[in-house]
Amino acid sequence: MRKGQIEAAWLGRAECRDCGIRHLVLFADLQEADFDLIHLPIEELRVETGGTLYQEGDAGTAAFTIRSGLVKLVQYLADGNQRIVRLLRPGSVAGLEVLAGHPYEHTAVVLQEALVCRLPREVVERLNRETPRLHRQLMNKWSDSLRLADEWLTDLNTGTARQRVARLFLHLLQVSGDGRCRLLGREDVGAILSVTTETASRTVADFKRMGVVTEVAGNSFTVDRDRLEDIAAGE
Amino acid sequence: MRKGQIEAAWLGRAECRDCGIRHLVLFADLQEADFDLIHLPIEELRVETGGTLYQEGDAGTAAFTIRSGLVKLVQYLADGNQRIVRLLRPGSVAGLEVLAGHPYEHTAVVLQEALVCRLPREVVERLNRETPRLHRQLMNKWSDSLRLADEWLTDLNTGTARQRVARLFLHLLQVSGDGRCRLLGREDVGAILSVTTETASRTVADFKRMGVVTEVAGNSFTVDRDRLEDIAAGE
DNA sequence: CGCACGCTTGACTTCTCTCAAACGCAGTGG
DNA sequence: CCACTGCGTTTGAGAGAAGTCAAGCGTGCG
Repeated sequence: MRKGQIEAAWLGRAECRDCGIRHLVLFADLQEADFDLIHLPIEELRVETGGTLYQEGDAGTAAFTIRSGLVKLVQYLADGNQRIVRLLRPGSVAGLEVLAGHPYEHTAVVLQEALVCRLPREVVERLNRETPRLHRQLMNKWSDSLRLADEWLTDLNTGTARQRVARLFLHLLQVSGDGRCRLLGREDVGAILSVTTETASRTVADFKRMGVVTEVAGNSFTVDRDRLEDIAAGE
Repeated sequence: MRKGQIEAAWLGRAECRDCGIRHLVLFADLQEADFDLIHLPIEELRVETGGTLYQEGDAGTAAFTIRSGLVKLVQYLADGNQRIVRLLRPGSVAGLEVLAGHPYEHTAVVLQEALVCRLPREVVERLNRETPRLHRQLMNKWSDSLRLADEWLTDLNTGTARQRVARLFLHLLQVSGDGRCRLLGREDVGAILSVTTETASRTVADFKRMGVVTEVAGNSFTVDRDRLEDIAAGE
């Protein structure tokens, strides 16, 4: 019952004009008058860990801006396994493909409780049609996604399992700059790195024993960045 | 001397109005009047196998439409190895990132002699600013690239080397529908699938011995699609 | 003719997967 | 309060896959 259910709490209608993180979201460049073009409500939602924003294959009616938390985009393989294709952090947009008229290409699952804004497709389309100021930002979001996808491939899918796990830690570190980072369930780690859950677990356990990472709380780590970088590069 | 050199022949100024494959390129929806907005020449080039369109890190001045042939986008890893991130076929656009104001994120190398159109950044930017008919197509190209990137990850980077090679054959088959396909150098195959050159070679050689694929000419194959699909799914 | 380069093959090592079991923690119910 | 249970993590042992290093082929080109 917990899996696949949408566990979203409606927080109210978003006031984009006053958005605290507007500088890094899709609407960054909009000007006062542009907001009058928004004729459908943009809702703000809180989604718990384990909740989903949308399912692969659904006809898309909205994209989502991630305001906080962490969201995984997964695709399911023929053999039933999942593959995590990208992690979305605050500022990213999930479901861009609906703006190109396609159904959702992934299932978006929340890994760390998230605040998101639901952007109805029509709103974005209208803005895109009527104000050029959205173009650049929209292009930036596409470009960001693509760069992330390529990075994912070159960083997290090459080298030994050891190197990949080390690089994943370094990636997660970027999120919360302060030398601490929250890791994911071992199954997710495996689905990101194309290794089995066991290999993921063994490797993380090894890092803990070596003192390269230290678990300060459940799945929360402080890391030895230098040593991780050595391992990431191949010792 | 052969590597890294741009081996391009200038074929003349492209006449986009009369383009034979316009229905599948960026300018698909443009109307008569829109072409007057093109104030810089769009050149058509022929690039030989081994030639490059651009190098990773270069400040981008143009994107390229692939009219024929096959182009690989590669990124070089810290250890000097290359990683092939995408293959571009006719209709794809290389170097979209320059339209978002970024330097090239890959090196674009021609694998099979290609005809390309060079689209100066300013031309695309002006069109994008002044005619909404480009928006949709531009978004489609971004969307295509991203879908391709995700597919790459899930199809060609999961499962055993055997499965990956089989899936690569099936991918290449889509290109030239008629049951025949041209394979790539073994090193490239390896760089696509994240396996070593030797493993790529062994596996292809195996397929040949099993009769799953038949080499009809240098690196040109006819394939047994059904059996390949079985292998791709894991026997 | 011989050299270079890419493909193939072999033998050996190392890594990762597989299958299985044990562990630890949190929530449930007696 | 404590035993029970479910779930994710950890660990082990053995099989199998891929990497490594090295050598041999074959073809095209100078």
